[in-house]
Amino acid sequence: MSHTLGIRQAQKQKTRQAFLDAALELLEEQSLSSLGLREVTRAVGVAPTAFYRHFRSTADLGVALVEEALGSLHPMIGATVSAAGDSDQRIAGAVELIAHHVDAYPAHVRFIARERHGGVQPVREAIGAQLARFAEEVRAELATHPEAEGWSDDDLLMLAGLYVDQMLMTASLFLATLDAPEQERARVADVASRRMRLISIGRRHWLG
Amino acid sequence: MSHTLGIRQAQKQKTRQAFLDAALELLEEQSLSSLGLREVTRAVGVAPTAFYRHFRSTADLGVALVEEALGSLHPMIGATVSAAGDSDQRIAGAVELIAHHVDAYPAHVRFIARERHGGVQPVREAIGAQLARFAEEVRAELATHPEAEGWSDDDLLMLAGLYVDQMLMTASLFLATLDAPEQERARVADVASRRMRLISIGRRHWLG
DNA sequence: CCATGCAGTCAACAACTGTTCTCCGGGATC
DNA sequence: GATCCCGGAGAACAGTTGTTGACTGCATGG
Repeated sequence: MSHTLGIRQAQKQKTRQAFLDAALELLEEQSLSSLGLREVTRAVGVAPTAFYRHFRSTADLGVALVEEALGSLHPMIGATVSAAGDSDQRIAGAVELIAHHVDAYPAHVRFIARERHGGVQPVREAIGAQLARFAEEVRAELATHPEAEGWSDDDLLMLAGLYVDQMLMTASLFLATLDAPEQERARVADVASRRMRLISIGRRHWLG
Repeated sequence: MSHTLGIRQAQKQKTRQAFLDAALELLEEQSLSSLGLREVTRAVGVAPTAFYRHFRSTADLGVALVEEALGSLHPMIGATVSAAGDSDQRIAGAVELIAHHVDAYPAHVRFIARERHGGVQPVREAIGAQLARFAEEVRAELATHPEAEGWSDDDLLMLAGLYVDQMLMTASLFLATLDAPEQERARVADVASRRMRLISIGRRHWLG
């Protein structure tokens, strides 16, 4: 159904993507509220005024980045929750999935972790809304599992939120070990696994 | 023992504190990496060059703010962990303590939540180091409780870190409800309490 | 094939930034 | 009481910032 884009629109999306990529790279060592419009256009190799053809402001750019970054995070969360095997195997698989995602999209993870509590209100709200949607999806997924019998929807949502937050926390810790010895990464993976295990145990004994 | 400060040093500390206060207020709607030197001096009502008499750079100011903000958080964490009563009472008390602290020092909480993953490396590292110290203290406190029997030091530290992160998470959520209806705050307190309860249950069944 | 639309350019604007150097006044020290 | 020390003021520097308006070339739709 997707109509083949004309040369024109294709080029526009291309430079728009260039803006997003350049911004994510610049945001490696600063936060969105200090990201300058000219700074981005310079990195893209385009006139400052071209920015306005794609975004109203840097905050607008930020909201677009939220979709980009959380778009890549979304399938990861789904895969993490619906992993197979017994409890410990599932946890190990989930932690490995997170580590792999951080390797593949470090800038995405960094952006979300940084701007979730960052200084730009619209971006904060966009991230919060999307994460709430993720938690809702996780809740729905958990509800299909047999262990969820007897759980209220509210408690399931609480658990889902705990999982989502824990994933982000873990991802952020992995991020800090990107250029650190392998031993450090193993340590992070170990602690994250034990945290997840404790939550799993709490989940198992929640009722009664 | 403390020698009475001379007029000179007293005045210096006074304006230094004015810098910290002004910075915290400005950081309400932006992040440290976008905080300008002149911006701060303007808020204090002092010449731009006076800044250098107290700090080398804005990153240096940030590190000083870490001590200020975490200094106020420290006793709160201690009180939270060593609260009295049965499990549910302790949890309710802890959540209330957190809510009260957010009311009393919103700017401190905001600063820590924002800059913990923020764009200024030295500040990030300072926060991480202090939080690690907090977790260590919590571990030591937990070790004195009878429920900790049979726990390895490593597992206790894992639990302590989980508590610390959960406190910050909860505090950050309370922060977002500062100018929201009371109902919203109650909702946050409820979810936070249930999270803590799940963790407590996991803790109780961790062994065996 | 021609007219319209639109991504991107260019020049210019006032306002702002961090940093240096020089200077001043008054508390501190002997 | 003379001297030194030092927190702060002032002026000036070269760069940077966001935003404007009028322009150009080219893909598009009639």
